[in-house]
Amino acid sequence: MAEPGVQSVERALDLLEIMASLDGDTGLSELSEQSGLPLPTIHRLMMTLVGRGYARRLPSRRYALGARVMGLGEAAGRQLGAGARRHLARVARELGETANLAMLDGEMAVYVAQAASSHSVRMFTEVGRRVHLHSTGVGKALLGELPEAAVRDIAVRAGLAAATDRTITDVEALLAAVGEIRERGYAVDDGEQEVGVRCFAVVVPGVPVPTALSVSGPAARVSFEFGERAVPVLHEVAREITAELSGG
Amino acid sequence: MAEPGVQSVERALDLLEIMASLDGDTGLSELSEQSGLPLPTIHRLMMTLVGRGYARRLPSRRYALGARVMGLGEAAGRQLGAGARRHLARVARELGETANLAMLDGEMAVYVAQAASSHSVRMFTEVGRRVHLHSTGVGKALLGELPEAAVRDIAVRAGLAAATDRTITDVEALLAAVGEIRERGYAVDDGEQEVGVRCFAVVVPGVPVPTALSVSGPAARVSFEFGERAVPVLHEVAREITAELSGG
DNA sequence: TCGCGTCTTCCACCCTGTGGAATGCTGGTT
DNA sequence: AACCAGCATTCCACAGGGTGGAAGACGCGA
Repeated sequence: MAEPGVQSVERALDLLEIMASLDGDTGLSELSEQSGLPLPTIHRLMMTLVGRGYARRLPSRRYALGARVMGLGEAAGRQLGAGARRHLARVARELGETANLAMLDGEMAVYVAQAASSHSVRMFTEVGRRVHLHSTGVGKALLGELPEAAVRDIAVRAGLAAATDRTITDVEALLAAVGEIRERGYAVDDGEQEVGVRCFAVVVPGVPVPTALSVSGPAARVSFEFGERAVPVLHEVAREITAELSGG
Repeated sequence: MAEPGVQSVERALDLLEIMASLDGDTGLSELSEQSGLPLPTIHRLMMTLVGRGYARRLPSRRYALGARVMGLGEAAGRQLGAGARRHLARVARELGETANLAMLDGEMAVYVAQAASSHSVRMFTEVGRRVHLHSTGVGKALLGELPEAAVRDIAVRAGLAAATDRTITDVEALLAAVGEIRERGYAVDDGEQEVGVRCFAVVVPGVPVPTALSVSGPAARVSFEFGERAVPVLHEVAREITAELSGG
């Protein structure tokens, strides 16, 4: 490891992430406790973030993430999605169901692009949304990219909350499932995140940040026979996306 | 003024903003030129950002915003919605109808917060739901914030699907309506998204991401006389929300 | 009014970030 | 293949910027 890393920048990012994870307003001393930094240091860093619009100072003298973070987030989404969009559109067109691209973000997955199916009655996911790794197709595919120890670690840190009654909630079962996914080359989410929604997902190989591609839709249409047709398409498009993200 | 500001943090934020504004991949020396910083310094800062997932390093050795920025952005969106809630509650209380806050998200609008009316028989929208811009009050208000070319572009890309038989489905008609909205300072959705539902919407001024505030309800209660009472309230609360999102 | 917890300011130390110069790449050209 | 730009990366000595303990101000509840 031995990352060099500019100390004060890392600390500022820590603070932003703490604010994001607490997901509400945060007191100065609460930040201190979470980050292990002394109060004056945090105060100074927060002044900087507030001055730039990355944090807001509420009338209660507590802090929350600022509007500018959203602007950045949106720009990031455009950049990540821009190159991938036409590939997703191809998946959606060829298979007739919604295509998603997600990236590993800490211990969750974040959707970076989506192409809606032709008969999209409703959006199942939204770009920018973060979902758990153990209960989604893209999440499980991403876990297949990580060493077993990392999977265990994430399971402990993030927990294995049951989104539906089919969600995997046991660490050993999760590891077994992930092993199978790795061998087989694709992941299935069979109503584990949302009742009645099935999803097939594959990894986008050879990109610096673990990334996964999926198709999902109502189980009635997204059958296992559908999966047999979908998986090769996903693999092919995943390779194309690899080329796209690498080319610039 | 004379903000102190932690130098290296400010510089790192500069780099993120430059990457966002160039909206594509960026070379190291391009960053140098834009920021006025020497190359080694940028290199070090970028290593830190990449290490943390806030920037990606493409194989071409160029840089783009990373996935983690999106995650933060989404958290910020939730928090901003939370801050706005009490203002929405005030609108709902004073006007007795459901209040919504929506933000521009690509070529659609996404609801980030809602306060239900007292006699809410039913939820008309859900937080997180994405709706078309041409057929909703908030959507048309948001379009008023964009240059005409962008409106045209969205109309082409997203299409002008008819949600009801009152929906605007013609580009020129949409542009005319948007122009009127811009002049008048508020938008009306008169059963264009859902039959029997009327909605008045205004823009929340001076926030980084285009944002709109609305009240909506059954046309029987949400009459045009109601609108005359509602619009000033919306404008006032919109200004309060601006303050809330900006500084507190 | 008082007291306590939280936030803010101060300042001297010194660690951390800085950036000029030198070296190592890469991919385009003859 | 060999060469040569034009970038990117590493190095390192200097010192300016960041740090955090301590002290002071503030706000809130009693």
